[in-house]
Amino acid sequence: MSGTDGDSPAREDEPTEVDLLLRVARQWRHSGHPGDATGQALSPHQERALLALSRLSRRAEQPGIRISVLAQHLGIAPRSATEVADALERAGLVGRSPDPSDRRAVLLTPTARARHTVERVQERRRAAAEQEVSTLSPADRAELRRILTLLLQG
Amino acid sequence: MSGTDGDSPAREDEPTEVDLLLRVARQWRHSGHPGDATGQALSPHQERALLALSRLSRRAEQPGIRISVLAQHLGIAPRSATEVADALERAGLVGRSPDPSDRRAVLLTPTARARHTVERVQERRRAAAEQEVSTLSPADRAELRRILTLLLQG
DNA sequence: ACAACACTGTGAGGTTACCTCTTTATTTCC
DNA sequence: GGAAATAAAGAGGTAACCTCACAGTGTTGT
Repeated sequence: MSGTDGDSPAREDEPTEVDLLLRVARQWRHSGHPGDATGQALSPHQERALLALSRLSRRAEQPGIRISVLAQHLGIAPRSATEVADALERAGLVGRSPDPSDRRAVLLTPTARARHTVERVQERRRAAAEQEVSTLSPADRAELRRILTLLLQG
Repeated sequence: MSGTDGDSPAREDEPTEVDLLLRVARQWRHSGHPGDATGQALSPHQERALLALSRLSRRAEQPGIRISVLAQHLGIAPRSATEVADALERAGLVGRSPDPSDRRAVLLTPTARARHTVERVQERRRAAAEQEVSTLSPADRAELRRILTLLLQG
């Protein structure tokens, strides 16, 4: 009854790559987020933002990161970056300070406490990610990483 | 301003596969959804549901699909499937009928009009998907598809 | 036969992660 | 010194989920 042959390019019933990827994304969305009982529970989104922030501020020699830059690096609208910055500030993980060179702008800087959180989060996420892709062979993992990177650039 | 890569020391700062995939997912989320001026604009989510529904009802010899089955196939909670079924019913694309063999259950059946919409949507999505992955070589596409499928099963 | 329990869909209400449009403060350009 | 651009935030909205509670059914044990 099946007779499904994956060779033909004109298949009509197969989900597209976009579909597949979106499904995996939903499956992974809450990955590495068991709800830390001892501390504050950052949402995945906030964690991602915090990681990006600390990565950026480590790389740049500037003391802080602008909201707009954060937005750009997260691939979201500036207004949405304001929101996640709010949350992180509320959690005491980033500080806002006016940019001395442009007083319209706000510079976000991870607090000392953030550095600790970052490491913990990073480890947890890395472990979770490890588990998600654990079914893949190392070669497949590398392939996946390579292709995804390619897609992000295109 | 930021050096893309290669200049940093060999520290394991790279984003995980999960991060990469989630970013691509966000990038693709609104793919193939230009807002049809002539007809009703189904959300990507609704489109996916409709496609799943029509695929399921074509495959099964049963006359309709249960809400719970739809939910399972979309990877969402039953309650959420109710919602998307509401939307599709409101759009006149599916009908609800009581399951004769179990009067608690509801069977969803694509309407005649749906079949047309499905084809149109399928084509549009496929074209959009095609464009998203157009930077990939055919081999890479196949790889991506294979790996994603693997991940969905694991 | 019928109570006890399990299951199906849905009402109610909440959350997350976004968005646009507008406003305010500032910089920049002429 | 204004006009236009820009950065962040206020206001308000949406999509796509979720849980919890509940009514109507089915299933089972005694």
